[in-house]
Amino acid sequence: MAVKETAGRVTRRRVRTRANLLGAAFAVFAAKGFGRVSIEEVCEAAGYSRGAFYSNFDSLDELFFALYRERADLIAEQVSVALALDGPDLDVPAAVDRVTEVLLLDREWLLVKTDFLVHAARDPVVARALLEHRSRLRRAIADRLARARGHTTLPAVLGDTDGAAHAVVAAYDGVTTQLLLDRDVEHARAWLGRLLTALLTESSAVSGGTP
Amino acid sequence: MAVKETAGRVTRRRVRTRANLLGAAFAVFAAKGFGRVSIEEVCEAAGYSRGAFYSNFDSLDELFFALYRERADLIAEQVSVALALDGPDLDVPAAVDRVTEVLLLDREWLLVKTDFLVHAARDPVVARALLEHRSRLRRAIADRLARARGHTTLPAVLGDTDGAAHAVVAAYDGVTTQLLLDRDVEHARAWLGRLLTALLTESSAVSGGTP
DNA sequence: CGTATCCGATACATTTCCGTATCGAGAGAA
DNA sequence: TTCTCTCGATACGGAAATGTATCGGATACG
Repeated sequence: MAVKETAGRVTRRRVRTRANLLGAAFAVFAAKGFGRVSIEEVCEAAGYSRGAFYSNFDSLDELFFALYRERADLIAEQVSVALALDGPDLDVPAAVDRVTEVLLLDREWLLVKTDFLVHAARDPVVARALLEHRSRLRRAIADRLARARGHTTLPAVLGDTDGAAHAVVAAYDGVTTQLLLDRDVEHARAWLGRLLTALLTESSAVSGGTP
Repeated sequence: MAVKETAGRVTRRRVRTRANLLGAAFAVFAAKGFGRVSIEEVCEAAGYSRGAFYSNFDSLDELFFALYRERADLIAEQVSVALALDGPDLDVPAAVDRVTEVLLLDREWLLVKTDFLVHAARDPVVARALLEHRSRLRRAIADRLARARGHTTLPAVLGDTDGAAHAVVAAYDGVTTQLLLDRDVEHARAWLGRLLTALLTESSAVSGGTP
């Protein structure tokens, strides 16, 4: 059992080891993809032996899951902060910029996240976890949009703010896919901005030309 | 060398074997994910021994690549047909329905495609191939949109028809991601329709309520 | 129908990875 | 500091997958 039920000594060293393993695993997963990584590789990257691994986790899947959870929570937190930043008025481009900074800038995270998606798509239990995470993000976005209502009007096609949030996430996912392939972050940011503008504003408040 | 340069005898049996291997591999990849599949599994599923595999392919990667190429071409073809179907007028909902039928209905294909994306995201050569495929689809869409110009006006934010096609693909990718997780095809189709409506029509030609 | 060639099955050697059992060193409590 | 318990390194057995080499039967072609 990796997750000790017994509240025995909490050993500071153990915490560090576990964190190191998770950190190294993140890098290795990002570099080679979850499916192509062995336990030994993770251990080597972290500077531990397999004994350490099995003392902390039951399987690579478990580690992967823990890793995702950790980072996802971090991201969700950062997104919430980025959304809450400006006042009651919603400065769409600015907010998009801030959120983008968190969501699109870390290519390693995008890679791991997509690996996790592939994993979740085949395992309903994992899928549930990922859906909940996405739902949390959507909620944060919907709240922000609701708070800005009256200042901006949303297109009716999308329904309520919740629907709009759904659309925002979809746009984000779409842009992410392209970004994973062409590795052009600036392009991705520009496109995300444009898509969100098209989706969230009633009609045309055109700004940029074709880049 | 799996791809024989020598134009020696073409052997009918070989063609069948190769096709069987590819077919079985598709099912196995869809079920377990590329990263979790061994050569032996593919052979067993196809009813061949490993000798047959190595006689036809050099590695699992090569088979995967060939498999993707084959199916992607098929899909691209079907999409083109679906887009070209109605007359010079573009019936957006109908076209979306037809294309959706091809693109969202086959869950196995979505799974394999996403596996391939994960693969491509880490290998520039593979990425190039995928980008070209996507570019072909975009072109088909852009052409269709251009052909319908004058009947429908596009929002200026997206730029030309090429930009609009880009947006369509992004919406499709976004909806796909969600679909992989919740497995709700109807929901996905509805959302794709709504997103495309929001993206492609100047403002509001509202149709449905909140489902 | 005969035959040269091709194809895929079988057997084998090798590598890689896994999971466990054991034990010494190191951390924490008194 | 000393003692106790935990943690992680090492060693071992075994399973699984890989790649190659060889061989008998199938296949195309005259």
